[in-house]
Amino acid sequence: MRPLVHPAIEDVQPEAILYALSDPRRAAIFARITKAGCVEACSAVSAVGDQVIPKSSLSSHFKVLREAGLIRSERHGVEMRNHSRCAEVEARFPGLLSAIMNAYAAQAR
Amino acid sequence: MRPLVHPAIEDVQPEAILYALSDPRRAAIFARITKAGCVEACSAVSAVGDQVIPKSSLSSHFKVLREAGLIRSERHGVEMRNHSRCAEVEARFPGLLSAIMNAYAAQAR
DNA sequence: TCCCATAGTTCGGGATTTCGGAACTATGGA
DNA sequence: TCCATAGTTCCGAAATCCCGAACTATGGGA
Repeated sequence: MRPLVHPAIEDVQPEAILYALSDPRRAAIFARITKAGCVEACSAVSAVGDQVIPKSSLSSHFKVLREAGLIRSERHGVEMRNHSRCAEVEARFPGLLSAIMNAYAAQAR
Repeated sequence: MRPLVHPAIEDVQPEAILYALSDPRRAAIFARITKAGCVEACSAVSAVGDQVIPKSSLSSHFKVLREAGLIRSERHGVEMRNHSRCAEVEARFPGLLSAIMNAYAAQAR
C-alpha cells in the first residue's frame, strides 16, 4: 500500500482545488471536516445527504481532496483522521475557500 | 442549429462554475473575456498560452462557460461576441469569482 | 501466536465524459 | 448565386469515473 500523498502547500494548485470542490459530495465532505476540525474518514461519512456512497468511491473522494491539498489524512490505529488544511490554503489563496463554501451554502437556501 | 443556452442567474449552480473554471484553459479564456469586457469568440482565442486549441474544442469550452452562467454569447453577423456575466455572478455568489481569479493569478507568479 | 473484525485501498472493467478532425450550418459580402 | 469566414455538430478514439470484489493494514481477543 503506497503512502498517502500530501502536497506541500506551495505546490497546491487552484485547478485541483476547484476540481475537487466541483463535486457537491466532495464539497459536503470537506465542509463537514472543516466544521468538525477532524472527521474519522469513510465510515463516519458513509452517506452525503440521503445518498449512500460505496466505500471505494468514498476512498477515492478522500484521495482527490487529499491530493488537492484540502485535507490531511493520518492513520490512528485502524481508522483514519482527516483534518482540514483550510488555514494553510487560506494563507495561500485568500478568500477562496470561504467564497466557495458560501456559494454552496447560498445555493442550499 | 439549436439556440444557445443561457441560464437565468438564479439557476446558476456553484458546482458548474467550479467545474468550468477548474480547467486552466477555460479559466484563462474567462479571464480574458472579463478583462476585455467582450471578446470575439474562438477565432480571437485560437490559442491559450502557447497551446493551440482546435476550434471544435474551443467551441465546447465556450459552451461549458456559457451553460455554467459565466458568459453570455450573442451572434453579431458572422461572429460571436462573448460577454462576461461576472457582475451578475458576483451578486449571486459574493467574492467567488474574484477569489478564483486571484488564485490563478497568484499561482502564475 | 493465530484468527477475526474493522477501516481503507487497490484492481478491473463497464459506463460516462472529453478530445479533436471532418462535415455541416449560418451569415455577410462580392 | 457563390464564396469565405465563424461556429456548431457528429462521431470514434482516448481518458476518466464509478463501484463491486479482492486485498492490505491494524488492533484486539482467545
